Amino acid sequence: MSRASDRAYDQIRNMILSGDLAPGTQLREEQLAEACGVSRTPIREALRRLETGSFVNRNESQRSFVADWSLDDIEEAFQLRAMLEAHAAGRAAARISWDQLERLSICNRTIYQSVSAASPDIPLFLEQNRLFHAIIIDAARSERLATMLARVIEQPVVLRTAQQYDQDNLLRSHHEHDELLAAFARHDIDWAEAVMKSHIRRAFHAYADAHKRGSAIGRDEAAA
Amino acid sequence: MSRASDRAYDQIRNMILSGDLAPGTQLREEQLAEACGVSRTPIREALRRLETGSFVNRNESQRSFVADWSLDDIEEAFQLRAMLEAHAAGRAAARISWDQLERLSICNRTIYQSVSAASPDIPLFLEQNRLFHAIIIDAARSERLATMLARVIEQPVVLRTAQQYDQDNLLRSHHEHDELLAAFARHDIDWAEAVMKSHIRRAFHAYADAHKRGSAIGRDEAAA
DNA sequence: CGCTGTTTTATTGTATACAAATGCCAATCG
DNA sequence: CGATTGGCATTTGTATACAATAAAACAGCG
Repeated sequence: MSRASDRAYDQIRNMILSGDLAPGTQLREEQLAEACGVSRTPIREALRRLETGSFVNRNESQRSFVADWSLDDIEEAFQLRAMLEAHAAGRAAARISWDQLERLSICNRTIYQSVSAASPDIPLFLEQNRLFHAIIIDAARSERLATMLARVIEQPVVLRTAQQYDQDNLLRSHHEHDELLAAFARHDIDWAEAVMKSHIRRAFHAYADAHKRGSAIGRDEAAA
Repeated sequence: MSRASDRAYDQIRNMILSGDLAPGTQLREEQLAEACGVSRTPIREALRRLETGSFVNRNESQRSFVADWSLDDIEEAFQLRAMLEAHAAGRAAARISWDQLERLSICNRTIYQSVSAASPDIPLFLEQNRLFHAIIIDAARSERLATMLARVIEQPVVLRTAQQYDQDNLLRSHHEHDELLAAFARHDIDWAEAVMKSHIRRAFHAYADAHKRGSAIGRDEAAA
């Protein structure tokens, strides 16, 4: 994973996520090549990948731009994610192993530790939360579903989401995960699906609320 | 759309669909370049696109192979498609315009003509069926959903599906489309979702049955 | 024999030069 | 004054040479 195109992908993605490249900005291959210290060839590849991940859009004449996300777009993405990830949770409930259950449990205990302190450890929460969902997707045993979900989850807005959570929301996440664990332990497909759907849905509203607060004071959350 | 990489994409895709390139075959860039009469550069781009469309897989060391689809994979793809397309149908039911309804109606009348004759016009059916679903996805007004569905629908197996239908199944398609029209006309979201889900599900079984028949006589459907 | 480390070969990755296309701006005409 | 077109500048697309890496072949050793 030290190929130039991979590094270019990460760099450009980070520039987009950090706001260095604002939504709507045109991305010129040569300019990016210079910025990343590589030739245009790997840049082109990175751009195509960023495109399939919805970080970048291309117009009809092949020019690339940093994707711009309306609140509607964001809700749509969350809706898709809720649907797909609920489906994954259902499959996982039917297939999950004892070992995977154990790992989920440990993971969620760590999550509790990361968010119950006076000053929550957000990076740790993000990492463990990611791991928690990754274990479920793995347990769902569906290659195709996994790649689709990867695309929805990697999307710019979703990535930043947890940054928006207040402590109340972080604790709720922990609790919902616990409920998921219970559903998995009983191999209750419907229950797992329902909990996951509501879990993602709440995450959306947490995001939307924070987004509105951010807009109200006239700055985007990316600037925080 | 006469760029070399687009032509290469189509050519390779056709070779895969026609069976010229059997599942599991390794795809070497240089060899494909020669076959398509272009350089490796556009071939590489075509390969990446084929990869996101699940026509091609890449192993850990970046070698490309024609994707191989087990019956489980196929069911999985249909399941995803059923979920996503039912969602699209629901959105369409809430948003569809009178004009779009009219177009769907005309489209389905053409479908009836194509399949009710003694010898069904399969190419016409395929084209109009595609159009029918495209109008619905358009009416759902969700860019992201559209691109996801495009990937699921374009997949090798799904593409060949209708070839498997016997006349009974083709007529059922027409009838189910009619029911969808009724649901749309009443803007009944749940009804539209349910009909669409069952429509896709039946298509899967039509495919699976034909597949089993095909296997029973020892040849894959691609050879037909 | 089978293993392991090394050399050879095949294949993919990157840089660069050039070709094609697109957009932009200004000059021209109605 | 506005629309249109011609040509220049910018940007993307393709070919090709070379570099890096992974697979395959092989030799030497236990």
